[in-house]
Order: sequence, then C-alpha cells, then structure tokens
Amino acid sequence: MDYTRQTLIKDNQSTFADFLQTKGLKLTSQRRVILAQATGARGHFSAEQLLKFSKKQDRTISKATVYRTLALLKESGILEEQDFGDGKMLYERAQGRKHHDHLICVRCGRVIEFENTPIEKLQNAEARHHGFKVIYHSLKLFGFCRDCV
Amino acid sequence: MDYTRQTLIKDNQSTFADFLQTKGLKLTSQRRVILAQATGARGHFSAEQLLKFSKKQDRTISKATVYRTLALLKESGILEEQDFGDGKMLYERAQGRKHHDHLICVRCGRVIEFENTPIEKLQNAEARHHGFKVIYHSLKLFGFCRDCV
DNA sequence: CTTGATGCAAAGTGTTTGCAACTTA
DNA sequence: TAAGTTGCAAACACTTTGCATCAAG
Repeated sequence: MDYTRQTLIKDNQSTFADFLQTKGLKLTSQRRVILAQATGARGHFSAEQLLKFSKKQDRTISKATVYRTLALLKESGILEEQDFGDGKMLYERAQGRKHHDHLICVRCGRVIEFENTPIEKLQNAEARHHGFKVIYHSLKLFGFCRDCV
Repeated sequence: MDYTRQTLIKDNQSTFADFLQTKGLKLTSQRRVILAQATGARGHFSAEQLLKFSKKQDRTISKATVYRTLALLKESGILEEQDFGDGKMLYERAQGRKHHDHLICVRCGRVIEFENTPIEKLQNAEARHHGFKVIYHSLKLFGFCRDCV
C-alpha cells in the first residue's frame, strides 16, 4: 500500500468521524472495521463481500450493521453505489477520486473505468436543451472486453 | 390512435406470433391480451401496472403470466426493460423506435427521452480505445426537470 | 393428444426493520 | 446515563418457480 493510499484512508477516517459527529452519531468499533474494509478494498464490492471481509476482523458483525453503515458511507460521500444490473448493488471508493463511468463485460464481469469530458459536456448541453438540471448521471457500456471478444 | 400507431401494433402482433412460432411456443389468449396492453401503453410501465391493465380485459390473468410474457416480449425485441433505480423494472415499447436515452426527474419522476448521436459516437470511440465491443449501453441523467427546479 | 401454458401459492433474492440488550459520548 | 447502536430474526418488495390443471396446435 503506497503513501497516497494511506493518506486517502486517513482522509476517509476523519471524514467519517466528522460526518458522524456532525450528525450526533457514534463511531463504534463495528463502524471502524467496516470503514477500514470498505476503503481498503480494491475495485467494486457488494454488501455481502463487505460483510465477509468485516467478519474476518470481527466475527460478530452482522449483515444489518453492514447495510446500515453502507448507507452512512454513501451519505458521507466516502463510497458510491453502482448498479451494474446483476441484482445487487456494488460499491466503490468515491472520496478523492474523479467521477468516471464504466464499461462492463457481460461475459466475464470485468469492469473498466473511464473518464470522458467531451461526453459530459454533451450530456449537459442535452439536459440544458430540455430545461433540465442534472445532479448526477450514470453511463454504462455493456459488451465484451478485449479478452472476451 | 393514429394510423402509424395502428400499424406499429400490427407489426408487434405479427412479430410476436412469428417469434412464438419459431420457438415452438403457443399464442394464448393471455399472451394476446398482455401484448395488446403492453404495446398500447404510452410511456413507461411496470409489471404491476401491466397486470392491472391486463386484468381489465381478462380478470383471470395472473402475475406469473405477466412476468413470463414480459420476458418473451423482451426477448422478441418488442419491449425494452429500463431500470430507473426505484426498485422495480419499467418497460417501454422498443420495436420500430430509435434508440434513445433518458433524463429522469428525481422529484416528480418524469422521464424525458432524447437521442444524441455525437454522444454515441464518443462512447464507441471510448470503448474502442479499451478494446471493448459494445453491445448496448445505458445513459441516464438524473436531476430536476423544468417544472421542479 | 402431446406439449406447452396457466394460476396459485410458496420460494427466492437482496435489503430493511422492530426490538431488547448493549455501547458510546 | 441518555441516546444511539447492535445482532437477530422477521418483514419487505419484486420477481421467479413447482406443480396440478388446462388449452393450443
């Protein structure tokens, strides 16, 4: 784990602590474990996977607590929720990362991230044309990745 | 209902009949009713709504049959399934219509459709850059519509 | 008359919630 | 020690499925 990664996790910790304090909520040992696992994970993960990882550190952590903490991590901007259409939500680290969209391989499930400013500009122009104010968007390209074509 | 609409519905009927025949499936009275309601509906509708409409024509039609028929209508290309993130799938007529994307108002739920070729071109270029072959895509812009800003 | 389709209710899936016991601040 | 948090199991919402009966071809 490199320096940047360490720094980001540190940021995540204080962001979450501040978020909880501001809302009069408590930083429990379970929340600490779940935060650590969520921000330490690479790529996209499900609630079920997060539960599994968290249980390795504290076997008493429950599914309910994972879901409740996931909601807080989303609300605080530390995680972002993604729906790739496979019936369950996936999560990824959001804080300190730029917005990006996804290419999803329908065969192997691989997810590739990309940023494309020209597309975003055109999206905004399109929205403006309809008198629409965009808050967030979701662009997913489904198909075959290099290895699955 | 105008001439074009009539023609489209006719197309839907023969498409579905052909589809079923090719697969050795049967065109039942329930399927006829559900097809008619699905292709006659305007805009986006849920399985539950389709069941409600279909029951008006034949009160014995069941939820299970609606879901099973919906799968066939999707497979035959007559309907397209959309997930606007409200916990249930929505459907829209697809046959004979151009591909389009959606603006979704997070306050009133209104859905605006748009076509944007330049965006699609950029998407394909982006995919190509990753050695990715796109089969289909989903672009949704969430925000406030003109009346909800 | 054979094979697929139907309605019903039960099962499934991922997620949320009520509650009594327990921690954090 | 007050107020939020936890684990558990039950509840939820949507969708799917097993099965005996029914109907299309």
